[in-house]
Amino acid sequence: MNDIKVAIFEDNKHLRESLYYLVNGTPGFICTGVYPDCNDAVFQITKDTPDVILMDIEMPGTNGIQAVKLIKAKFPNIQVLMQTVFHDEENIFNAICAGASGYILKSTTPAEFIEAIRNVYNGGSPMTGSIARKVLELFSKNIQPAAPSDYQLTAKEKEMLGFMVTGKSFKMIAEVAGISYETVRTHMKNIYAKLHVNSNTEAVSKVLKEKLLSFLF
Amino acid sequence: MNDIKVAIFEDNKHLRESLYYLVNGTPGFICTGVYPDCNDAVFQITKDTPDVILMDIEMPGTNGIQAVKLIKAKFPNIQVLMQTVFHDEENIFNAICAGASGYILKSTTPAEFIEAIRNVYNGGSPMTGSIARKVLELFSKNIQPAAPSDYQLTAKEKEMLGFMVTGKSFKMIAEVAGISYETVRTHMKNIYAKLHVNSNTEAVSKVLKEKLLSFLF
DNA sequence: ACCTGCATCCCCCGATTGTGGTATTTTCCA
DNA sequence: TGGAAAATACCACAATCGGGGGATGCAGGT
Repeated sequence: MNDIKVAIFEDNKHLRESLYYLVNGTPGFICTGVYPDCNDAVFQITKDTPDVILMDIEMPGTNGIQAVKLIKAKFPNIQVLMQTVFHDEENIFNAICAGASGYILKSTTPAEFIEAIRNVYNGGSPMTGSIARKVLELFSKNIQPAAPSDYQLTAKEKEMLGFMVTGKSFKMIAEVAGISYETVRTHMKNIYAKLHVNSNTEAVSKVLKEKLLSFLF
Repeated sequence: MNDIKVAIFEDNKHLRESLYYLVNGTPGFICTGVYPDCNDAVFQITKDTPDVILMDIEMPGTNGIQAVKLIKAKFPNIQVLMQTVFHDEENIFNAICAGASGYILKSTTPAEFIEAIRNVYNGGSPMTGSIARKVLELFSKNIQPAAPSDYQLTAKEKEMLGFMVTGKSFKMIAEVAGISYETVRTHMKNIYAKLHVNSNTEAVSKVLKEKLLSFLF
């Protein structure tokens, strides 16, 4: 079996060199190149012909995500492992769309790091549980767009929610609905129980994501 | 911090007992119940009130996937970790659609096992790289062009909004984002100004209606 | 007549949010 | 290298929300 060839794109000098020594110091792996930016990524990859690319998501010049797009367009068989900081959801999403295969945190231990490279080389998509959760949530929404979920909301409760998603406070709802503030609160309490939520934002979010109020669309 | 309460559904007697002793023998974990089938799962869960459920996918009687559907419908906050012997794609996808949060193999080591329970309890979705890859592939097929309108929100502000639409309080956001409560409040103030809103529900509503956060869709 | 679900209203109290400030450090770009 | 933008953090005070009660009236069905 040949060594797994790895190219590294990472702007932080210290981390870049650490990774270089880690990869080259591990039997079965060889680092074909380390680069502080990906302005010439395609050229360098043509030269290096790596199997796996380690790509920092945030870099000066061409950013990691743009680079992944270019790379995957030209070398669809190269596996790209993104390195990211915690909870950068938007970037993770964009990286997925760009064609990256794995996502690891910069805080990953050396052993896990090597294992992630091996995993992505073998066709897996290593990622942390927290990132996987985000992906699953997106996934299940796209798969079942029209959830037949019904929460047994009464007409009045739906009316309350309708006002809620316009950003009205309980007090404002009471005025426009012509009922007392306390009644609005009672309705909201019942709604929260039925929707299994415990805040106004969560309720609004659920209503919009699951399209619980047909009249809103 | 309280112990993580775990319920186990597993038809294999030997494995079931091994898991029981593993969970109960680990500090910070307590097994509230072990069951050889899930014919009365909802009743048992009502009684046990576990935080995490370990569910074998293949079982006599009600199978694991049907059980997950019932459980998640009634207890959406309980995290379900599926177990199986094989990388059975079909079952994995069905389980995910049913609402399971993580997916592990029975060949998992005890240490990884405990770690997976902890991970799923903390809101992650532990899974192997190969499973993650399948999910990503399906996901990348359903991508849509991102929305154009933008309010000059910074990355951090988008991150805050992302947490906001999940219903998190400022305090919770501060924890998961690793910044102080007051900083979260400062970000929110800036967000409100940029979006021209003046409440959390209005902000969430605007984000969802105008699809301001691409990673949410 | 009784029960159940729904809508209505009220109280209390602690937690959270909205709004107005100020201020330091980090990052990035001209 | 200086300045702008962003991220960080804190204070104070009023307003609102969340969760826990309890209570009344009204309609519909048994």
